[in-house]
Amino acid sequence: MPDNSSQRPSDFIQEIIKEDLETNKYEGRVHTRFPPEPNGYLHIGHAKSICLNFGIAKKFNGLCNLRFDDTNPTKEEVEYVESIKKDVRWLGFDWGDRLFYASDYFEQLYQHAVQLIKMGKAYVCDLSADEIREYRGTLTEPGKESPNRNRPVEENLDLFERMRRGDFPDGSRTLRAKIDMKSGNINMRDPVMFRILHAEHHRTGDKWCIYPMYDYAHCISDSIERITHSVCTLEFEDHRPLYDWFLNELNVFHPQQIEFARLNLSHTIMSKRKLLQLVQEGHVKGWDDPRLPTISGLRRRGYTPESIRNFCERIGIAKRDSMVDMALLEYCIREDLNKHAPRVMAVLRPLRVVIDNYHEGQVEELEAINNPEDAGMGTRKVPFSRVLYIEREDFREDPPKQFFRLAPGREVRLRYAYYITCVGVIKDEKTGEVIELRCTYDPATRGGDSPDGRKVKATLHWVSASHSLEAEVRMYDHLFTKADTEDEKDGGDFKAYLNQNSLETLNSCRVEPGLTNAKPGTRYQFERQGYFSVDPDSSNGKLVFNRTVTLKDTWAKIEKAKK
RNA sequence: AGCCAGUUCGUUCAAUGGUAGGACCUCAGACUUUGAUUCUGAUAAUGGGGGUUCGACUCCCUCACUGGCUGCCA
Repeated sequence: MPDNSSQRPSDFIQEIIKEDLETNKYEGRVHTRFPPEPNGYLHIGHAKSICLNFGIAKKFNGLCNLRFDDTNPTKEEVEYVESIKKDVRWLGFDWGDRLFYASDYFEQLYQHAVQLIKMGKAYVCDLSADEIREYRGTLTEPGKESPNRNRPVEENLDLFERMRRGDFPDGSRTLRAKIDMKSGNINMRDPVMFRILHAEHHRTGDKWCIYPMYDYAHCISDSIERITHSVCTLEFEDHRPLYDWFLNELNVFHPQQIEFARLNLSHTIMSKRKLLQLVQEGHVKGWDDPRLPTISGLRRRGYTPESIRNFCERIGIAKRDSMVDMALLEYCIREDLNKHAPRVMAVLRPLRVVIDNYHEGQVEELEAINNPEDAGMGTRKVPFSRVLYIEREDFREDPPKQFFRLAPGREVRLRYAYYITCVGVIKDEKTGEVIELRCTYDPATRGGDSPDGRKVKATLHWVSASHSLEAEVRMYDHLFTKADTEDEKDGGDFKAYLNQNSLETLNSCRVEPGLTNAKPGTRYQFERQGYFSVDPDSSNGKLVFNRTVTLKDTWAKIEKAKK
């Protein structure tokens, strides 16, 4: 686990824990848990919770469990269990031997329910789902009591046992807690504890046909694991009285539930339901599509665990709803990659350049620095020859005032190579498109410095045409055009804000030859372009890169401002 | 309409009765063989109204606004 806990800023949850430690509320123990439901892939919002829970445990010398909240067999799958374990591990956290499942506790949950029935605090209800809804009342009107509410204990016991045995069809009965149908908090209006579901569970198979509800299962699972601080998101605030009710009635170990605001990120979605929809309807290529804020998507995109942890630390923990700007996440990955990613030259949209006064057939190996931020990363050789490629956007036949890259008659530097001057522009006769540049080089500027001290305003990246490798590069942009995708006020659903240009695939990119054996997952900075990582779609002959994030681009900003 | 929570720079997190601060964003400048990085600087906030107090972002009242809650989902 990363040890950056010492300078970690404090938040209201840590304040509560510090106080509990001082008053010895839990014998000095701190024990948290991360309790995902295995019904989807983890996303950056989960990362916030993971960093919080594991981070707290680390900071206070406690423990953090990984517990799958698998009480709904109709939605949960092993595929999700495996992906979640992988993602938590990848993020850098370790649950040791404490991998649990709510389904481990089904028998205890059943026995505690029997106990509540015996106490007269729970009853079997024969109302249908529709009737329960009707009896529940509304936000402003109190509910009505179920006709079965005062069923004798013996009858409840018998019925509940038969529910377990499978005597009744799905939905025909439920076990309910007997609390208060008039409560202003609807969660307290005799909530369902168990429902009948003849469904195959990914772990218990067909052993059970009744399954506990979240509110009932979660507090008891926490109690069984002797969790001290049960941290969850704000929408469970209304459920806390119920969490406390079950534990109080059962008189068992009582963790305290603390709620914090979930993460919202601009230009994306965090809802599992919507994520699933994008995947299933093919708006993205899968759960690990690099445009998605899923952990697997971010991983494929090229994000590092370190950068995500850092991000989670910077956004902080609070109780008010907020929307973090995607720019902060991007800042975090640039910060990390700037220090660690080797630099390399890649031309995304090639423009052919012929150096007229460079000997045909001659090749020089020029030395390039792998990372100016880290001399320890050394240098490499890149081949230079008569025919090169430069970036199309680095040349303008008619340059605007602030454009100081290559133009007819102008001299610029090719990084680590020579000064070159544009002496000719060759166009396609039919389309007028510039297809080749003729340049001359100054042999005295080898390496990129001119002995006479004359300056050039621009340094361009380049590759040697014959030595460079062809590559596919996938350029990603925000998945949504609107920062707040939840804002559906103007009638549209969130998909109306989908960015039609969130993926642009470039097929004839040229990268320097040193990349020939680059392994999937390797991250590079393409100089002057951004950070890119090798996609698993790469095969022997064909490299595929994902653009993780662009470099900050002042020139792009200037151009945009002019429009 | 009922219950619960919340409201501080554009964004986000602090300030726990005593000088409203950090980060991101934005802007300007310096440096630069990446229009990158780095460095320097700037802009910029306590929802409204009462009250308590020598003193209120902080405590109280009230209004407004925002979010959550009427699954046999979690």
